[in-house]
Amino acid sequence: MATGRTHRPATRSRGIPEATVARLPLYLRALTALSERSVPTVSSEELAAAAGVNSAKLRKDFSYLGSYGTRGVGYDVEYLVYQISRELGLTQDWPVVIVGIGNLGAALANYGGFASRGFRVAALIDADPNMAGKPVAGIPVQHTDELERIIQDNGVSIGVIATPAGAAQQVCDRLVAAGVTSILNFAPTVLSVPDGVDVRKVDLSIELQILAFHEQRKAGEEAAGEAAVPAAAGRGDSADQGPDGDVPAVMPA
Amino acid sequence: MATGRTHRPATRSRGIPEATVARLPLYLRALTALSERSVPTVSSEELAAAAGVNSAKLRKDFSYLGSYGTRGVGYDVEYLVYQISRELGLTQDWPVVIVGIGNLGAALANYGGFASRGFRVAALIDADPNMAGKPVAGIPVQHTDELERIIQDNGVSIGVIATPAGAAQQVCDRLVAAGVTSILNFAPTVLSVPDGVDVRKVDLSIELQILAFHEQRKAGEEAAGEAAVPAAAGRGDSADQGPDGDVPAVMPA
DNA sequence: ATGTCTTTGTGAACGCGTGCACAAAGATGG
DNA sequence: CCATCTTTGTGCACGCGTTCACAAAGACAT
Repeated sequence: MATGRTHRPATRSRGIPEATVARLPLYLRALTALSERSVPTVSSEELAAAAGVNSAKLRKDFSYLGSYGTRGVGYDVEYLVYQISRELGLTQDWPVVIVGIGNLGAALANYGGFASRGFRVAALIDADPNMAGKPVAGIPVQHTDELERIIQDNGVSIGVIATPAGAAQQVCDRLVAAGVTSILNFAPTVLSVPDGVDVRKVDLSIELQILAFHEQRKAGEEAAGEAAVPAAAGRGDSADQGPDGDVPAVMPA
Repeated sequence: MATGRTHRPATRSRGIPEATVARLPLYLRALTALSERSVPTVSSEELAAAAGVNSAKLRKDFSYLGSYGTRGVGYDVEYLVYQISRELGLTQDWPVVIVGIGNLGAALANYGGFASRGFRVAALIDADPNMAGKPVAGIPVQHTDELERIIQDNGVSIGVIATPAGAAQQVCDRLVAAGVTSILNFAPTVLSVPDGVDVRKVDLSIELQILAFHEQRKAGEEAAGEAAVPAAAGRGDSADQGPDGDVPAVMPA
């Protein structure tokens, strides 16, 4: 029985909608690209196009952060990059540990997108003793026994789980016990965590299954179309990326 | 779903909400686990717990598929596995190509979750001539030049892009031109595709940034709490974990 | 058969997110 | 300074998704 803690503080001051938060990194990426091209200002229309969203949505998103635009002109690129970075907490350094250095874990360790934005891979951890000491992406893998010490020594609050499904919950428990409060889970399992811990999951298999569903629907529609409806071309409902689109492939668990 | 084709008697499946579709793979996984343990039936409450969702939501989700439960008893596991598999299109074989066999591409090729559910890696494609012929996950890598032929020969309709950001749009265009209508994009770019093509994206960097946001919020709240708020009873409002619902607002400017 | 007990299926209310449309704000030119 | 033009910021309406709460449906015991 779920305790009805419908206790909403409702301190309406600075509540940024979750959907908006999920889009901020998108805007930030587009803005960074503009910044590198030394573009001084950008309109909501242009930036929205670059980020693949609706301009009204973008303006509303920014309105939650404050009024950083100039009417008749647009937004100052550099200033906006700074504001969004700050809002997302990217002006500080986030040490991250990756647990489970298999194919995926190694790929994550090598992934450039981590270091590029305030995230620093503080340690790689694996349960296989044979992996210990081996360098992956220039960082020596450490054994699971060291997990708690590593977390505490480095003040790690974000953990990435890339272990097999069977080990994920156990690893998760240890991470949480050691002080981690945010987890990015690549293992195909539902993790259960105490209140106050944030979990996001990325599941490749699920993404493919969702695609398969739409693919099947398209095929069925097409077949039905050939029998009854003329030319399905440009059907408005074919679930492309834009419309409902920004379902970010990841669900809070 | 922009077009309001509210007029379609349709036995079913015409209007399965996107949010429901995204949860079906989750249910399927939980059901498969039960099936392996030879559990004959399961209640909405139990299954919901296993899948990490609310039981009312689960029942409503299933109601879109039809009435497959028995009141007073629950759902027949095997039957439900079949129905969901069919709905998701997993009873057929989906050939998939992976383009970009770097660290991530190789990890995807080795990922077991693909083959396990009706997905078959039909080919691995990379632009590097040195990779050509090299086996990855037991499959020889082929050169990008072969892309169109491979797609057509194998009747591939689902493509996975794991290239660097710079190459993604070009690869995407070629995939689409060759007949691919569903794309899973791991490159950190917004892909633009014609109507009728489905794109889902998985972006590791974005996920981390979202976690960082919440992490920062937690830290700020905690600090503010120590300074002003008189210790709430056991901490009523910290974070979430459950449905993406909780967004306790409170942000220091 | 009848009553009781369990669990489903769903009507209805609610809240969040989206998109429209427009007034306000500021730039720019005369 | 005034007029005009561009673009932001947002009030509002709408639709989707979630949750509650309960009647209907079936199992099971007597």
